[in-house]
Amino acid sequence: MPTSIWLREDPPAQRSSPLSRERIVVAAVQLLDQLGTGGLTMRRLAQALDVTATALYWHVTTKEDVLDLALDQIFGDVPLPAATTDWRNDVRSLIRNWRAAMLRHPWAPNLIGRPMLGPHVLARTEFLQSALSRGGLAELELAVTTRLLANYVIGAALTEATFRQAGGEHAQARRHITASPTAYPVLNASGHLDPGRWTDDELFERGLDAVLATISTGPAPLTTR
Amino acid sequence: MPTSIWLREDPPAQRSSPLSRERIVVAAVQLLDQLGTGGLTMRRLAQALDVTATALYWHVTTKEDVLDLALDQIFGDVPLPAATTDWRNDVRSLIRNWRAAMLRHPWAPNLIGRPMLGPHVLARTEFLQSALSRGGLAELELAVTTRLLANYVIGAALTEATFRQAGGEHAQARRHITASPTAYPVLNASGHLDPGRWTDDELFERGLDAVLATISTGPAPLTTR
DNA sequence: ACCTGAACACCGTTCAAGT
DNA sequence: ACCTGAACACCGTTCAAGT
Repeated sequence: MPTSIWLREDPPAQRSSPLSRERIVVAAVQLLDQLGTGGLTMRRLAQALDVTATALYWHVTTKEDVLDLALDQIFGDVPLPAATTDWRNDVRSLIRNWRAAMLRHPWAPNLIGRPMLGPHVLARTEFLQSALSRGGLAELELAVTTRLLANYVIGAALTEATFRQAGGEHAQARRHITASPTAYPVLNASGHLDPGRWTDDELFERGLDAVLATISTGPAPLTTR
Repeated sequence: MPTSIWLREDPPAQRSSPLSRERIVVAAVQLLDQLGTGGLTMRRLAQALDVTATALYWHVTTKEDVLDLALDQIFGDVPLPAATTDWRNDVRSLIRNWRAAMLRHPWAPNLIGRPMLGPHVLARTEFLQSALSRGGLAELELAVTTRLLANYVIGAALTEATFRQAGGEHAQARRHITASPTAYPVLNASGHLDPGRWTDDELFERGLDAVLATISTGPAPLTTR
């Protein structure tokens, strides 16, 4: 009995489109969203693209390369706000949606051990410095404020994403605190790590307010120490 | 010829001391310092302790466990500053040596995808909130300022450690900027990423000044938005 | 109680070979 | 130019077995 009849020649596998750097990055982000940092594997990435793992290395030099690209990518997905005449508000919008972009991909802050120097990130920095210089900042003041704001968002996104991923560890630490009132008097009084007390959004916005209030308009220098 | 004579029974291998959680953590930090995040392997860690890789699992449940312990450990190595009557200066000292602790172990910021809730970190937070409350902060204000400062150090340490590790990528991004004066007019004018312009220490200290200046002493609320 | 040895199911990456 | 297959040198972790 010739079995060849039953061997349906499946339509030539329809390798949907040719492999490309861009398709790889998109698939990588998708995989990271689903499985987290530990879930991204060259083999799994290849599988998602219907290709051998080794094929990826034609388009990409290394796995680190993929991670760099994925990290920059998520900032490309969130458009820059439109610049207005209110520079202070421009700064606020940018910083807000910067944080939002990272929290939408909770693996992103974890990856920020890698230099954030991709074009999308640079475009954001350009926007930020442009708004700040419209606010009258220049030279050292400009550099300091840029770093302050950038470090604040990065730190905030990292902290918040971490807390969201960590399951019971949060609550466990809280119990550790309440169990040792002598070691942590102030933390107990202030309700540190008490989840119901304040929201992340609230704390972030108020902190941003404080930083923005810092910025002296006009020629006055930063407070000297 | 009896060879047994020549088989010097080497002194019983002197497994220097019994294996323990603590010894594991110390060895882990050492390995991380030498080889970076990617260099820490359960097998290598075991080898450094003169033990089989599988032996580690008696004292530790998982590799993640080791990483958590190592991260908290480095904050135990840097003592808390002595509290003085100048609360503002106490805050400054704490934040400064917090950053220093992380920069001394450049792999640390990379690991801060893990929740920083170890006892050493909590002790630092207690110190911080204590100083701030002596400065008159409470409730929301206290929570906001705590987060603001913590996120700032974390972001700063992460950014700086990253830049130090990244070899040519820094310079490469700088060239990308200078090559596109139309896309990055402000970044070019401000000399962004120009290494010689300002030092990390300088930028960090001035940013800290700005944040500290934010803190209203007395009953006055934070600037409302 | 503490450690070893062998084994399992993975990794990232290289390289010759195919088309 | 682009992709496959086989192979190399690793991983983290489990589990029975030794002492």
